[in-house]
Amino acid sequence: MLLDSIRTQLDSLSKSERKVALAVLAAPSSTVSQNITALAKSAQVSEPTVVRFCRTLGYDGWHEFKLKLAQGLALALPGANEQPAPDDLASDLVNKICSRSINTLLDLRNNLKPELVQKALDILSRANKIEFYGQGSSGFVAADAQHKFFRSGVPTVAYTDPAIHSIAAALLREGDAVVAISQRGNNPALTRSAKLARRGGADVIVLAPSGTPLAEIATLFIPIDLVFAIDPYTPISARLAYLVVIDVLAVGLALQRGLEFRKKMQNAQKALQEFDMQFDSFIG
Amino acid sequence: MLLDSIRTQLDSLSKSERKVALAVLAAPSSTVSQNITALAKSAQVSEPTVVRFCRTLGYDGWHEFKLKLAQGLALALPGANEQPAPDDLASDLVNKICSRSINTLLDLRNNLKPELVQKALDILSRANKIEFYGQGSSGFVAADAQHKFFRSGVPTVAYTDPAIHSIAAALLREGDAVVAISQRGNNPALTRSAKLARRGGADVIVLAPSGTPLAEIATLFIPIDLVFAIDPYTPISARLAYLVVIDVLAVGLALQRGLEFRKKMQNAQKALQEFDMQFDSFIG
DNA sequence: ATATCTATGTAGTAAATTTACAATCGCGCT
DNA sequence: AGCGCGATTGTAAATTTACTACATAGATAT
Repeated sequence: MLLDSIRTQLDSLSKSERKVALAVLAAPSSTVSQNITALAKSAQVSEPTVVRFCRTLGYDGWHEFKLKLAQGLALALPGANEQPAPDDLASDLVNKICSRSINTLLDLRNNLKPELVQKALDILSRANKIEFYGQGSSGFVAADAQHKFFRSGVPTVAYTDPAIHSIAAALLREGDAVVAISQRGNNPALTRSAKLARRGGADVIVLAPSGTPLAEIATLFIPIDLVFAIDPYTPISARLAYLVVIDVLAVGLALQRGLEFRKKMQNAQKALQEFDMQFDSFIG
Repeated sequence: MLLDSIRTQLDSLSKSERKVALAVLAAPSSTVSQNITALAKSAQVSEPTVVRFCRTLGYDGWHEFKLKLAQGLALALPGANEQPAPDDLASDLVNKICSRSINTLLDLRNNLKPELVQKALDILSRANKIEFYGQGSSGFVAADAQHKFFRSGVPTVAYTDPAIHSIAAALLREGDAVVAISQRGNNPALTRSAKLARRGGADVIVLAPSGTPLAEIATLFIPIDLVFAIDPYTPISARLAYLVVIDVLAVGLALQRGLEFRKKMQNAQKALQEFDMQFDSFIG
């Protein structure tokens, strides 16, 4: 992207133009919000020099350069470039948390193996019954999964209570499938339920970090390895990765099951809207 | 993204401003390369009207609007907005859904206004009582919020049932705060509850798309403008944005409330781990 | 050492955006 | 229907911003 191109061209620039380049590289995001005067000042050069700099890089002038920089920045991977104003808590927060979440998903995109997804879809599309198990934070993921699958026309169940899902697991048989979700992968109750499910002949798809007890038990293990938050203030962006994986499975299953389900689902959405309308006149 | 936010706000714009909106929607990419005069001409309005249009949308002026539009377009380009086709392999699924989610968050990072976050934090840190309301998909977000805030040492309540939250809202008084979450922004029951809460003197922070009924009622409105899924098969990546915003608020509040809370939270995490251990020996 | 070519800054110019103000339109009220 | 008021839009001036032309300083080579 643009910043890289500046870096490569650094040597071929004149002294003053290099000053401009360095100023831009030092604070790309504030560059886009500044005008040419401010940049000239922070680079300690004159304004025409900034214009010449833009031309040297191949742009028409400051305007075009700034626009392209803004676009590049919108796509840019975080961390490398920006340095948020340290005294501004809110903007710092927004930046850091968004960036971290984005990184998590970039990481997921690079590491999530499609063939595992395909296998999971195969299992799920064959299954008579699908159950999601998860506790704590992963309980929300399980509940979310149930909701998404339901909306995709696939009725499922989600259990978030250890006592309950161990009972449910004991009742499973061949042809059933469990999706066990754990962000730590070492939840003993969940592990136990997964074992029970397998004993009954059910398939167990595990979403968890590698090398964890749960991973061992799985029929199909989908590793989700992300830096786990050490600092308690770190947002739980890992959960986003799980949600996205669930999304992938829900959409994939819906696509695989074909058109009939698509229709079912549209009807469901329609029903919801109609309900809203009625509710409107009822309450409003 | 920005174009969608324009679309949703079309109704609330004045006649001339709507002309501008339509001109922008008709040719977004040429808009970014034009100046205000050209756009004014192609929309058949005067230049100040264009400026006013930008302001109405919440931007400082033409420059900022143009910049954000350029950024939005940059994000929209890289194929991430295509719908996953039925003949897609798993790898395409993974790619597309991840990419789309990433774009959603990139967009969020670009558009979430830190000053609004700061204001929200101010309100929340002053509040005696914090309640989250959300229905349907947003119900999960509300529940998630309650969970995160709880973990940050801030006890809150989440209501996901329309009948319940309207009762709860009626009981609120000055000094209390509600966070109303809606991905459509037009949920009548939620709107009603928000009104009730305000009537009682409580602050209402709204997370919803711009130009929606809920936005009107808010004490503090935090716009979340993202492509809303028309096709039911589109993954609900918009929800990720809401979750991240909640994350920002939870972490921000925890930071703002200071060290004592930080300790509380560490203790909570510790307690959880210890519980896991006990549970381990108990069940395993 | 000087001429020349390049690099940079100064000052002025042109353009574009924004503000202030005036005219117009539409709506409600008597 | 007529009148007044607020909102909406346009006009024209003001201000900010980017760019150009020119001058000067610095470097390089003869």
